Amino acid sequence: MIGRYMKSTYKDVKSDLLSKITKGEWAPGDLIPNEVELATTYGCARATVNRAMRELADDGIIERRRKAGTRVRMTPVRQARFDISVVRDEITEKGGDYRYSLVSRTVDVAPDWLRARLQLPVDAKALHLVCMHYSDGVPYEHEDRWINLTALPDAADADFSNECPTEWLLATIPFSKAEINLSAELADQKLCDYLACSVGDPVFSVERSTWWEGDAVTYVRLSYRPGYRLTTRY
Amino acid sequence: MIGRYMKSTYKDVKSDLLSKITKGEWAPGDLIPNEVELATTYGCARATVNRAMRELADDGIIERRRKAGTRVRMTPVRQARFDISVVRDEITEKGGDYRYSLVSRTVDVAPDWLRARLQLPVDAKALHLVCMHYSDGVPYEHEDRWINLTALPDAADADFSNECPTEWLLATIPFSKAEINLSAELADQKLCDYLACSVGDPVFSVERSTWWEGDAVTYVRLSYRPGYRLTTRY
DNA sequence: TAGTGGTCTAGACCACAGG
DNA sequence: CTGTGGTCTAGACCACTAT
Repeated sequence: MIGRYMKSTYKDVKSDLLSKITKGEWAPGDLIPNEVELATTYGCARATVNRAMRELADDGIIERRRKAGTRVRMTPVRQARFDISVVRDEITEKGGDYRYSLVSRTVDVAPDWLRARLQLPVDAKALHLVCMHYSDGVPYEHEDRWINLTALPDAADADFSNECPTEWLLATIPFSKAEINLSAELADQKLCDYLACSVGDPVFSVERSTWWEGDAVTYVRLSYRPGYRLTTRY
Repeated sequence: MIGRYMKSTYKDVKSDLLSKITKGEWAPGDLIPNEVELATTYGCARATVNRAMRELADDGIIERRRKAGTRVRMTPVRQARFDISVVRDEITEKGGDYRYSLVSRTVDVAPDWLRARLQLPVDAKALHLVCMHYSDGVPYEHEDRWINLTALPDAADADFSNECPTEWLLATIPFSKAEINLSAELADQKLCDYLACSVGDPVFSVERSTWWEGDAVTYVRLSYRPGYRLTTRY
């Protein structure tokens, strides 16, 4: 047991505080002793307690306010994290054999719904790509992507027949802002042909709009083979 | 511009490093100067640089290894965080009027699939609850929940006719481990009756298994009204 | 205004892993 | 063995905000 005057690391402090909370010693809404008190309790510097509590706050376990002190959150752990990985990695990590295929590539004036979605000017040109990703030869993910050629003219010259646009984009604009939407959709005939499923099958769908340096860069809709699940733990 | 010998906060350092990365000054795989160098560059203490870089590492932007130094990650492992909130909050935050209703409540021997899923002993008793959540009187979410009575005998005495089991559980075992699965499903006749939709509609489904102090506590399957979307940004 | 968390510092020692 | 990040300290000042 960790008691008074025992030197503690920030991890010790963090896990001890957490166990006091999980065990119900401090209930939701309760006020936790302040940093100076805890520092004496745990026999460490205030900065050490601060780091432990800051991380608990980041994790959504506690709420901190100057002067008011630190309280256990009323509604705990509100966030689940999902890794947004590249399809290739997702498949190979599961031990599958990854294959990519470009279905079509056209340059068009951005359709109205896309212009609205990405706030593009009238007549904005966009590169429209349709691709498939296979795991062990079995359809895994259908990718329907639009790239804003005004913001990313280089995309017009890129060869997407061997490289998947996601990976090209990551190499080109590695760190961007994005908005993600998860939903359940129905497979239409066209999608079924690609995913080798039946019309009316439920399809897990991910939509992602991406901005870079304030400009809308790309919109993608990923449709997964029936049975796909996104999993996480906390 | 932030230059040499200007006092910087960890946020200054973090955002300057990040912009060097997003602007391509440092490409994926590149080695970043070490903490001591950056501290002189930014005119701050090493601890300040350390915090900035630690946060960038937590965010999946850079990779740090002792002796080897810090590099920009090859594949930015972006993590999307989704708010797993209580339905009541989710609905009221959108300005809806929340209503809860208990559909059924039975105590049963845990069915085989549940025992397998939660690793329960044979003959484990479970409380089976079916509930509905409405927004402005319109079906919003269907909740099908099992609570392990061996781990949580108190649940047998709880009154779920007015309090939703999620909220009761949060108050009882606030901080627990969970496994979450997101998927797309088809609505069957029974679900349709509850959600007021049509058989064959795609339904966004969340399954969550929860553990507390090593024991499986509850399994829940949430089915959302057609059209539901889970959204996040990064 | 006073109490609390937020941050910075200058220095120290340690842990790990590359060469 | 040595360079790097990981962590801790004791003290300081600042920034909020409840009262």
